[in-house]
Amino acid sequence: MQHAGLRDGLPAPAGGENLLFLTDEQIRRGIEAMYFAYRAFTSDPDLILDEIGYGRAHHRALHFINRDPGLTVTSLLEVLGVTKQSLNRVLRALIEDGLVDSRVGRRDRRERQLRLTDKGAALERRLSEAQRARMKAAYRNAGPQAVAGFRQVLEAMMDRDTRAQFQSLLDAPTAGARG
Amino acid sequence: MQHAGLRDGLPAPAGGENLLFLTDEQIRRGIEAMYFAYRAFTSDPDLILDEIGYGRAHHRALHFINRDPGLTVTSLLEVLGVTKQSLNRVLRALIEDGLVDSRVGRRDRRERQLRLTDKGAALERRLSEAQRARMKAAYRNAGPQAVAGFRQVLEAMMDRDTRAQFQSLLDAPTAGARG
DNA sequence: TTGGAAAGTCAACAAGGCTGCCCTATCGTC
DNA sequence: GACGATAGGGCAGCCTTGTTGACTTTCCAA
Repeated sequence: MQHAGLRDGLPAPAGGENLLFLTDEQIRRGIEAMYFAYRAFTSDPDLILDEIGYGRAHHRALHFINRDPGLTVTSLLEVLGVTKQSLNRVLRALIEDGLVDSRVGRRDRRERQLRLTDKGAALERRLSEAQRARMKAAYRNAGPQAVAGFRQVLEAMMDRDTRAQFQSLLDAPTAGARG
Repeated sequence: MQHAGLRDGLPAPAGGENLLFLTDEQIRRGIEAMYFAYRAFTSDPDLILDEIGYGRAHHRALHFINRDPGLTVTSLLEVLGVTKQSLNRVLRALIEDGLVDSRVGRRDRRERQLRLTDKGAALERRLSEAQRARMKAAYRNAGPQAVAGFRQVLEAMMDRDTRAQFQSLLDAPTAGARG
């Protein structure tokens, strides 16, 4: 359907701008694409997690701890946007199972600095490789220009605060205030 | 960080192709962007759903029933990719609350054809408007070319079957086998 | 020394996935 | 007309992962 958006009978607006990509129909497709793609996006790691009795929440914790070793529980809470109680359950399992190392902060001994153990890093790698394989295939298939657009739209969709956080992580992946 | 991907010290591959967009670092950012954007994407309708004691599952059912009035329970199950029992709980609530109308199929009386009532359509509109507002803003912000790339990558990320289903819906939104 | 932040714990609850099993109504076919 | 397959509904019980609320312990800093 090359002429999507014409169903409402509106001609292209004056001024030379082609705003057909903003029609309800196009937006609806974007919404559905987002839903279907996200489902696929999580499905590969989910299979692995199922095997070992973990869930997505464990994966997320492993991911962000891996990306930023030594981050505190509070920082992790902020990134994940969940409650302390909810994270705690997951974190406790990971620590008890020897995947995450929680050590008392040097600067502030109330804080816990989180790191992956070798075992945790191995699982994280396994999970993220499954996820990356799909993402990489999609990237390769779509090409660099499409990928740029993909990232642009996703960033524009985030909440202001999240986007700021996300973008700040681009330039300094490991440079938090955590020594 | 314009030079992302150079951290592994690899030069651009020979052959003139610039594959820097396929580095682990770029892929990782795509993964995180997907996570953060999806969270934002669901947050607006979630607020409304919370008010009235519904969840995302109700929203999804309303969305797909609205898009394809008269679809059967089995079709909806296939689109959503959940079990009958899981959907049933949600569907029962929607029918009891007078948002969805379930009538016996004419062609096959075993089937139930699902439609939104006026009340259901009103809620669906309210929910999808909240979601569309964000998506539309992101689209406008990123521009048509970025949106094309966005859709391209999302589609490439889907499972084969889902993508086929998704694409078939483009040309014939209401043309199922359901007379 | 004292207030408050950080971290952790326990309890209870809800949404929404899942499996397993059973039931009815209906359809198509032998 | 009987029988198997299909569509759908319902019940029980499980899990993960989110939530509130209340409480304690630890520890830094004023």
